[in-house]
Amino acid sequence: MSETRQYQTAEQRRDRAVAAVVELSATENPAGLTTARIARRMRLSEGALFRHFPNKDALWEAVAGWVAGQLSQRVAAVADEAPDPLAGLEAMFLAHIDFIARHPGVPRLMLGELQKPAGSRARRLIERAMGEYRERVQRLLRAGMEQGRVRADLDPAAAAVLYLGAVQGLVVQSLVAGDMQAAARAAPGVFRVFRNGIVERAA
Amino acid sequence: MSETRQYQTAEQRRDRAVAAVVELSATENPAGLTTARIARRMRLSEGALFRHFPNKDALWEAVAGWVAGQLSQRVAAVADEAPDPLAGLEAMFLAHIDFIARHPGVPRLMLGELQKPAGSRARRLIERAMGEYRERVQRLLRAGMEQGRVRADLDPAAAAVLYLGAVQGLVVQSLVAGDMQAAARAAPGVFRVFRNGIVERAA
DNA sequence: AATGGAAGTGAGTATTTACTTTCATTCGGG
DNA sequence: CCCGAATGAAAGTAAATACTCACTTCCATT
Repeated sequence: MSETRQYQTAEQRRDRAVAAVVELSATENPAGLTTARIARRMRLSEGALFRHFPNKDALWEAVAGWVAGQLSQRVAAVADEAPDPLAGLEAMFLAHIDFIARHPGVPRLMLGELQKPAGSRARRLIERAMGEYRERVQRLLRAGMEQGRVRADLDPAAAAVLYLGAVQGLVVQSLVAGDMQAAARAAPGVFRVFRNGIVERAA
Repeated sequence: MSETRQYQTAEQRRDRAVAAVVELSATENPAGLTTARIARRMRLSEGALFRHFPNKDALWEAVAGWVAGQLSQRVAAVADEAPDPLAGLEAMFLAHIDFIARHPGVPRLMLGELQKPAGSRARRLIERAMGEYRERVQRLLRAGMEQGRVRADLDPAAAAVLYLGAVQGLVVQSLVAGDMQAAARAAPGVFRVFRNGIVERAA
């Protein structure tokens, strides 16, 4: 009879819990988030939260999975439709920064995960996502070299580290400034300097 | 009579406490360090630790001060004796990575501080150190532009972000790999790509 | 040798926090 | 419409942790 259910399904609740964590992380230290705080944000009791996640680690794992999934999905989408490797790198870069600017809690969450002991499932998800990301950057760099648009003497591994560093540099600087929008504004300029470091100088 | 005192002075204890935190942070999440754990590492009772620091925050402040001091000191030393701006940038870069490779807990501590609320004294120390660091990089970049060795169309602010990002990229990649020595090995190659992005191409 | 202050100990304590338990309410299929 | 399962609230628990306190040990100075 009722148009809208009063109870939400378990999956909806899990999604909302992840969203709550991401939102709270925008203004608070994720490491300090308590289950009570997260539940309150969802307008749910603490006990009900534990009905949808067996324990707190499982919640963190869900959060890490969401972050990793969103990032690779968005990044893959723009990279695939770019006309050439350099344009692909730039599109990925801007998409990444745009995603973070929209969800300022994400970098804090990722940096927080990397502090945890190496074996944790949440951490492994983040590690894998970063690895795939770096692979993708290196593939584009090599493709650019084959097309003669990227310097032939480039070390793709080193350049990929610098590329990820460009993202992280923007993020950390904005974290310090407390303004993630600043990252989005500064991103094109930073990418331009990076690009200068890898392009084949016009003959 | 006694060659060595049995009790240490307050200052010695404070220094050793900071060292203990830095050492422990190399293998454990700094956010999870307890006062009991830190005291045990120093072979001291928890009560005695609190005789030298009024509270835990004061200990973190001392740690942040040590990190900030070490970094600016080492970096300033090598930058000042470099023959030209580009050499100075490279020397700073390598000195920074070398310091971190020697104290693998340092990046975790710094990233952890940046998660804390904006007002904390420890965090302000880190913020100031990073600000001075970026200023120094920008000064060198501008000096290089005046000498014609750095591209005239460079945006020094964007390049400084990329420079810091290069450091952070190396650090985060090594944090993921769990091997800070890797950062030291990869550093020269990464700096080379950065350098390509800023040098004036030979006429 | 006596003394007083600095350094140290070890056993608390109040609070926080992840997780549990108990019971009430709501949902959907037969 | 009824019953079992799913969802929820509220109160509780055991463990962890920052910090305190009463008391002891060391040692430089007089």
